[in-house]
Amino acid sequence: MAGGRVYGGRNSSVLSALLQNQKSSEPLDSLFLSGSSNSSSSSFLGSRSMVSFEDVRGGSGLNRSLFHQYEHEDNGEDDLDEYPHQPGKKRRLTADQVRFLEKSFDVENKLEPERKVLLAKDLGLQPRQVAIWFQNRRARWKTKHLEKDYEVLQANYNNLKANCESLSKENDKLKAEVLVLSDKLQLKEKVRGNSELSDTNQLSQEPPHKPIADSASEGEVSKVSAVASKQEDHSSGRSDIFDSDSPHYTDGVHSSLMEPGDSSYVLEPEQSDLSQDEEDNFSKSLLPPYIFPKLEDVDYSDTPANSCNFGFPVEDHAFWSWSY
DNA sequence: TTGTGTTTTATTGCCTCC
DNA sequence: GGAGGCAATAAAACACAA
Repeated sequence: MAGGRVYGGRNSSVLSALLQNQKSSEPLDSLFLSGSSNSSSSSFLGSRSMVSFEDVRGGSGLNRSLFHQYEHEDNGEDDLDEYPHQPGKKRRLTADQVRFLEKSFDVENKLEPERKVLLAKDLGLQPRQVAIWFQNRRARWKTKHLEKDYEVLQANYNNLKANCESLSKENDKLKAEVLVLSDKLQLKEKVRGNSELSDTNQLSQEPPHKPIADSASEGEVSKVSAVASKQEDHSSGRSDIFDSDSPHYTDGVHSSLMEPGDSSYVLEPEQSDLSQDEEDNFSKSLLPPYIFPKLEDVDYSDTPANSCNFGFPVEDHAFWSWSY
């Protein structure tokens, strides 16, 4: 062993006793019998989880020496010296040895020293080989486990993404509805403004509040829609075209009474105590773009297709790293 | 047969625990 | 300080297509 480690130095007296009690005709039974080991470890799961080498061999009647790469007799000599390591030569374990080790691993993936020695003795391997096999097996198990975890996470992610996309579509639909409704509202305001203007020309002392039409005709809606689409040609959501048509256009100075953060901002304009000009300004600033930003106003440059990537680059799904 | 990719066995160095 | 675990890695063994 080039590593300079000393293996098997612990519990040597216990191991000797175990080795002396371990007859070759009793393959590994003592490994799995509850209470058969003086180890207090709870990892020995009792007879129900026992695995015997005979079981693994399937009662095929194969000669036991078949499983001993380094055939040796239980003659009391130093076991470690009986497994000469041949540097530069690696030997694969036989299928039966691997099968048995697998079963043992299923029972308990950690290897107590006693178990290691007994396994090694019964399989005709060096304890060190058994330890290495368990170590590598644990590494493989961990890798597999990580892959499974990753698959689960990816499935969850895809699920969430799909949900988010459908919600995003629904959101777009609702935004379009809001746009149509706001068009209607603006049309109402315009109709009311025109009637007020003519009334003012006729009766200058007329009170400002007038009843407005309950609904706009289809033609009016389409007309307003055309205006609205005109509005969208402007980078600003506030249309000077629309305002300049209004008789109460106030040189582009908009009311600052209502702030976007004000929750009452879009509520109940008809019950407002504002003056007519204030009301007009209110109407002009109704549903400003920062409440319902247009899709083209939203910067998705780093969020392809939609905003459902949860802040992560799409190609960066493998960023998750897990430690166990 | 040979080149190449994958799997398995083994080593090394570092870390933690007792 | 010794024993053992783990990550990283080397290298032999194996699988397989060309």
